[in-house]
Amino acid sequence: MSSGWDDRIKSTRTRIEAACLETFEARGFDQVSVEELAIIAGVGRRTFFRYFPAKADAVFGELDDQLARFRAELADAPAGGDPAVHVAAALLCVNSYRNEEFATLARRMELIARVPALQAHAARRFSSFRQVASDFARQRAAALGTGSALYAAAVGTLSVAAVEVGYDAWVADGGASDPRPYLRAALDLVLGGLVLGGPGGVRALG
Amino acid sequence: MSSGWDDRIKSTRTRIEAACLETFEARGFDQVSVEELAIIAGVGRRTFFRYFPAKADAVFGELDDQLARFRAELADAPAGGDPAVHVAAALLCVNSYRNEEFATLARRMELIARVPALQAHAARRFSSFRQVASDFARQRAAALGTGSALYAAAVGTLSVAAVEVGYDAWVADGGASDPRPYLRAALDLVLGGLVLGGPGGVRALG
DNA sequence: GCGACGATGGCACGCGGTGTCATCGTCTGA
DNA sequence: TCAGACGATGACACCGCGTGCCATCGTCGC
Repeated sequence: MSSGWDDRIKSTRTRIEAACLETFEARGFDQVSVEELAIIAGVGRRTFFRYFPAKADAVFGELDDQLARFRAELADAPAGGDPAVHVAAALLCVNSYRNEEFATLARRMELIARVPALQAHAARRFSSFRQVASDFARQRAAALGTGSALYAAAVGTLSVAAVEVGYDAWVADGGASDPRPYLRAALDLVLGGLVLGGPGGVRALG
Repeated sequence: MSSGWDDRIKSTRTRIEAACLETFEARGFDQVSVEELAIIAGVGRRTFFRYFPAKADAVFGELDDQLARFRAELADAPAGGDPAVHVAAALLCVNSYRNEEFATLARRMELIARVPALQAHAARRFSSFRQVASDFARQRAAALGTGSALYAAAVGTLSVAAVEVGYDAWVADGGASDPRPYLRAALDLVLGGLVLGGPGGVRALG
């Protein structure tokens, strides 16, 4: 511990994250082993897994904080109004970042969008959001005397999916600006319906 | 090869699938190793991976056939009309099963819905459907002079997500009847919008 | 009867993820 | 100042998934 102490001002976790982001971009997620990542980050292999339960988790940020904020945001939503709209608003709120964070966020999201293994992992990581949103929608819809199990599940799954769509579009556009307009556009699409030219009718099929 | 020959009237692939379904339901996906599954199915471990590239793939049926049918269905879609509606119709068509298949399909879908590892795998397996649907939507929307990259991506991602929602609801209801009404309900939701009481307005947010 | 060929399975390897234990620096109380 | 507690670390061993390689065997055509 003689030299290298000042390097550790950046905590171990941050160092691992940075090493992963860098190396994944340069050589591809599947082409780098955890052993190598650990060496690059100056850490033992075992320590890597202490900070991130899976290799893929090093790319996803602090989702636990986000989930807590999401719950809180939904709990604070006014009693009236459409459940799906509340969920969309909460998702937008949770996905607020400072300008300095845009660049890193874009790198994360681009990796997630491009690497199949990370997309698969995203399904796991985002499932809690789906669950929370679905529970919220079920309760609120029941209070309004409407809704069904399918409706509640749809609100959770489709809203979260819309966020992913929004981020993909944001990344494809360079990911330099605030991503929220993209998320909002995707959420508006899921709230208002995919049918072109505005709400053409729920009976669009057949 | 003395005895056991008649058992092999069911092809190796089918035998492995059956063994997996059975054992996963009984003991849980993560609790059974491929080695054990191979023994149960009466094949070598190596043979298992020759038939299914991953342990999780034994639960998903013949998706390649479905994907081909999906492409064909979209190609045959009439020139006019809403792209998302065409996609929804094609998805419904591709998910047509005979009555005798309902039971097995329900068992598969229940496993997929309940096991996180299988949900994650579903994201990989269904990504080709997303891609095909998005490409279709992009081209058709461009031909209509409308649409955007985000719109096309949304059509693919959200439509496929709606199918998953529909299957979840179907499974939750027992999975005894035709699943298509559930898929149709979920697809109608994504086509017409999540906002309760019908299309209330695309500007629902804020 | 003899190669060709496809299906099979054994073997070894790399890698992801986990449990266990030893080590080391720091912090605290005597 | 020293002893012990505690958290962070890392070394090691282990299991399971997935893959490449090669030997084997049954079948088919010649």
